[in-house]
Amino acid sequence: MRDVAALAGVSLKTVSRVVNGEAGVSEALATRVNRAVAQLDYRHNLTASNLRRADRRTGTLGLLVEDVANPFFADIHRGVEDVASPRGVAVMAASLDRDPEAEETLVSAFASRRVDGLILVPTAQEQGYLASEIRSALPIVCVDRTPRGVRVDTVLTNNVEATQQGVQHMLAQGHRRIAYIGGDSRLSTARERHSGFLAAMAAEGARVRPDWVSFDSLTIDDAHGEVERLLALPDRPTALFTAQNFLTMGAVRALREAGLEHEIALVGFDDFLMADLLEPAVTVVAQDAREMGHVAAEILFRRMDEGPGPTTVHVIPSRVIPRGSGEIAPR
Amino acid sequence: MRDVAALAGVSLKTVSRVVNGEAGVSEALATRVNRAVAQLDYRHNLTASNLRRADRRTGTLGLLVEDVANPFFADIHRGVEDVASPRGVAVMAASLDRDPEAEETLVSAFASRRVDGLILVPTAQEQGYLASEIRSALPIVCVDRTPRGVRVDTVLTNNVEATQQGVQHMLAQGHRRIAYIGGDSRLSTARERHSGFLAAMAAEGARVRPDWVSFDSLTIDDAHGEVERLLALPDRPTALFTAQNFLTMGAVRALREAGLEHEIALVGFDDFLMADLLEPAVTVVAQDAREMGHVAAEILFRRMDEGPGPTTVHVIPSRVIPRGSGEIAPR
DNA sequence: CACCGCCCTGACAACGTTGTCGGAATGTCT
DNA sequence: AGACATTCCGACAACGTTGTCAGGGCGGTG
Repeated sequence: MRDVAALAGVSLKTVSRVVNGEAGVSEALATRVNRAVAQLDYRHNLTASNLRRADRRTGTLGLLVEDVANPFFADIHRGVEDVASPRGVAVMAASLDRDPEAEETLVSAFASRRVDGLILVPTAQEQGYLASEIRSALPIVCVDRTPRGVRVDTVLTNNVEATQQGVQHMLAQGHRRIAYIGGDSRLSTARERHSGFLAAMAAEGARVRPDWVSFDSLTIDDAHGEVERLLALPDRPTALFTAQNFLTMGAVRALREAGLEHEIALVGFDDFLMADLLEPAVTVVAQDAREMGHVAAEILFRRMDEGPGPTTVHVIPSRVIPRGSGEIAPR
Repeated sequence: MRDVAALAGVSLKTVSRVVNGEAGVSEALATRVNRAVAQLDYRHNLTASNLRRADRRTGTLGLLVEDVANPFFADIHRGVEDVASPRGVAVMAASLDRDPEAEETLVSAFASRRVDGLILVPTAQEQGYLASEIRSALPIVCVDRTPRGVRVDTVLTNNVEATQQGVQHMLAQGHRRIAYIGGDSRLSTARERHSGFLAAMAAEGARVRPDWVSFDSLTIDDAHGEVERLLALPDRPTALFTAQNFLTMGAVRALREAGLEHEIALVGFDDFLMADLLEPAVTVVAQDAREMGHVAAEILFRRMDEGPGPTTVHVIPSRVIPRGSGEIAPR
């Protein structure tokens, strides 16, 4: 910048004014400065600018999800970007991989980089560590999972109700022998979906068989193994509910291998690409992940602009998409 | 930091030393400083630190892809993160959506934020604008597509050869009437895959029918429409090659709707989730996107550590995965 | 006891930028 | 011609941190 000023024969401050598009610089000087900028490959240093600036905004926000490569979280990411990008805000994204320590470490890393705000999919048991960030006025929004031990704005699906609808969908076909395959039981989503399952079963007076309810399947293979186990039981279920996208995929594979995909009903939580082209097509309870990202980012920007206030919980609607697998009647 | 120094009764510099874990601070002082840090919710400001520091590293890198929600690019993203994260480097990701102006704007935005390096999936016709970044010694690696008008390290699939193998796979079953559905023809990948198609056909003396070769299908729906058109021809192909993940999905849908999924062979470029569970399962030429991200990031870090040098092109192997749809024989 | 060397610590300037304020030049009005 | 407003520009300090260097205290040595 010093070089630019020298070449254009003006002061540092004038270069600053031109670079920032401030008013009050004559046409002639502005073009002279711009020419010097181009000639010297000068690039405005946003980090230094931010240091001195009054509003102290870095134009950057942090996004912490379980895995940026998981389609559900990738959609959330894209939703956040859709809102951030037009405002000139860059998104730093990171994957936590269910590691509670990574969560704290990365929040800290982003805070040190002075992100303007943070969007977090909680994975640790407890988010009390966020208290110090909140005290230092860092706006934070949680998505998908309810944080514990701290009050922040949150964007959620109504997991209880959504699961209830999905299970009810099979109950309505006459199924009573329904198995449930759940994800990481330490997560609020897994617990809520399990409650939804129990509520739906109770509402119809259907018996919940403990050996047909499992937790902590994390991968396609876990769910595949779990469904294999269920299908090998002498007395097996007539329907399955899988509580997460990868689990549904594992169940599809296991049913297919057993040749039972047209015998046993299946409803899964989360939509996924190709679900409609499988045979049978897979009935799902779909969340709108991208919309969740949109809303989370909008809430975050509002907080950044308007400062603290009472925290809100925003519920994004979900819906059952009947495609075939969920409409198989019990024998 | 001033407050911390005051509370601990030391100088600024000593706080700096403790925060950075520098040697040469007595045990007693260090604990006193750390206590003050905790008490005041002090958070080290990496942006200011970076400004003053000698190496001038922000511990941040920029990643520009077509769409962070596209599974192929999401995998690249994850691959980059796998390498960056253990080094304490954060990844800023952004989607270009095939917009050439966005490419230049976002490169500029990241450069202003002083990222330590840039990983780019080129989407503009021409990357000459990178010259000024290269002059200012910003390490850049391109992935997936060959940049034009500039020399930078690049990580690629051998698209010609990979496509050739995929098409050859169908030629080997006796197919001669093969249609080709290509993506955005302005991209190097699309052009190379087309060449691979032509080369494979030529090698077997198969005739290439111009009306069976199309370009610029961008979405699932585009490819779906294109395949519908092909199937409606009085004289239709016996096999299809689709040059990109979404195009394959569109073709699967169209074939299914026409009831021809077991009549017409299909091989697609890019693997995708559930490809193995479709009926028939889809034969693909698979790229290892995550590995591409790994390699790109490793090359970038090497450049950052070792400075400029002759640029390299790294080719990531791909392979044909036969699953059924590609092994359908011509009638 | 004088001297040397080592270990800690702090004062100061600087990184690249912008907020503040004051001053020069020009134009307008009486 | 003088008073005043307006426009444009630059000097200076400051943002939060670290590199440099010098100095104080302390133990060991001749």
